[in-house]
Amino acid sequence: MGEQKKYLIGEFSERTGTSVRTLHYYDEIGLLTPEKHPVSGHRLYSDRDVLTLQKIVSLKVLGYPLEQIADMICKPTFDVGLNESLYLQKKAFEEKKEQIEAAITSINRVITILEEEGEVDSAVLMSLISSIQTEKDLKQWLEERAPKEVVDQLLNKSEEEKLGLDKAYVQLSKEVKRLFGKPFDDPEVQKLILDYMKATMEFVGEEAIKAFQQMDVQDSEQLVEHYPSPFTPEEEAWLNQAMEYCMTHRHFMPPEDGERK
Amino acid sequence: MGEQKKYLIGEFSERTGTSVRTLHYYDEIGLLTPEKHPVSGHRLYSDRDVLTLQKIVSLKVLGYPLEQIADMICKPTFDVGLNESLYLQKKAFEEKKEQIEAAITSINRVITILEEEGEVDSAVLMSLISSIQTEKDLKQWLEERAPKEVVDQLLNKSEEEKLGLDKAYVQLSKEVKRLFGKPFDDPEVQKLILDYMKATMEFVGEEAIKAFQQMDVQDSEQLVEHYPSPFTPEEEAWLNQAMEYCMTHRHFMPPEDGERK
DNA sequence: GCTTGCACCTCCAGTTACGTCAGGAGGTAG
DNA sequence: CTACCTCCTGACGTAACTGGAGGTGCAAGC
Repeated sequence: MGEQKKYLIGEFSERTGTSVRTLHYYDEIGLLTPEKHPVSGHRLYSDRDVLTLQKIVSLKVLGYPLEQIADMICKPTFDVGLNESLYLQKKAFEEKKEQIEAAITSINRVITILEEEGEVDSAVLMSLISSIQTEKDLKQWLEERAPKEVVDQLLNKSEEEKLGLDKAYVQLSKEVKRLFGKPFDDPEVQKLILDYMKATMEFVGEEAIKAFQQMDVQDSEQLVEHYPSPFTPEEEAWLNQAMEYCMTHRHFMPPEDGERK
Repeated sequence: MGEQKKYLIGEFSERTGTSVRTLHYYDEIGLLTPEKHPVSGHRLYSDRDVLTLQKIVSLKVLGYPLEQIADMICKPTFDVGLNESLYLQKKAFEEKKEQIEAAITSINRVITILEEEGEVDSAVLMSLISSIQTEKDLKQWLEERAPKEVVDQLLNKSEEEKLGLDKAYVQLSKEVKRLFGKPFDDPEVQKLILDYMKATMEFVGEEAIKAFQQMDVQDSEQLVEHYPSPFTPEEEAWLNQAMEYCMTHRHFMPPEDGERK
């Protein structure tokens, strides 16, 4: 009557879906220590061990490390005192989830761009990814120092709009890299600069530009650091000079600060 | 003119937000190997290194391991050939996301239960978590061998319904553990059994019960393994005997298979 | 001239939760 | 008798770092 069914490790492993090695490990760290056959030394798992293992895997999915689990499985009940740590686990999971969602968004946009373009400069693609990743931070940063409607206009774009911007961004960067080093009065360079500024205008919008011009220097320096540039310092210098040239020779609407970092 | 600004590791670390230790590590594994000052041995990072590091972190968020990243950063452009691996990364991320979502659901339900009950037997809580975790598997399993409307009725419950079921489940399990060992003709035990069966009926629904009775034995054995029981084998045996007693003495609607495993 | 502090260096070890051998024991089937 | 199966222990490998010990070079303060 008192004979309870015992399982060898292989059987137990199959019943519970936990690998033999994992069971060895749990025994080793004292998390689940089954009886041992006195002569053969084989581990003998009981039905109680099934329950304990269930506890272990359940607590594992809640995000607890094995060391903490070892403390928890002793107690026969759980009480509200646990909620404090549960909230922490939840917060950690939610952060991870956001990261994963950002990663999926990045991947989707990169896939689309690559399909449309075929081949893209790696630095351009990487700066695109960075901007997607930091979009949330950027939004928060902006909300602290710009009017809400400006932020909304800047960041709440539809999917197609975003795709269009991605494409425009890639195209323009490609042009910059193609024309890099040419003289500023080259008509192609002139066109590039005009396109570049037009795209920036369209993207940013008028109110936003005004808002940025009212920011202090420190803030706008921080702003450009949010957008990692896909250009080498040389390309960047060339681009700035070309813009300056263009503006002085065309009397193109001058932003009060010619420098782009 | 050719003098490019170089950064010491501390400065570089602050500019890029990557820890000094990580930069050491990337140097060690040959991922980002800056110039070194010939006498002091200090690492000297250039502006190009900024771009490289940007690539590294961007590829890292896409889920690539550092070893692969090392191969990728050599190439100046990326092309559609990358999409194949990007789809894989995406799928992996989506799986992780689902796991995390299941974990968050579990945590939420556990928090609610603990708040309402104050204290809950750990085995009961753990089996609840297991059932939440395996809900997706269970659904798939059921869809392969039961009519769709049965599955829907069983699993597509509203949030409140789920909460109510959780509570009922906890309450009944508590009762089982409290009354365990008492004689079967005890009025409390009788009431427990009736409640237990009524709750099961309500939860499962009539059609579902009929559907289950038509299943073959193998399948229904697999089914109970999907729901890990929160009871010890002794409690389980007692409960089964109590149910049998109750049915024979009350002529309560008898399921063709008295055993609950 | 000596000490203190700082930023940097290298080398070694530890982390999590296992996976993957290697070598050996005991029992059974052909 | 050998092959095979399941079990054992023990040791090393993994990814992407983090941490600490112990040492160097340099500038400032006493």
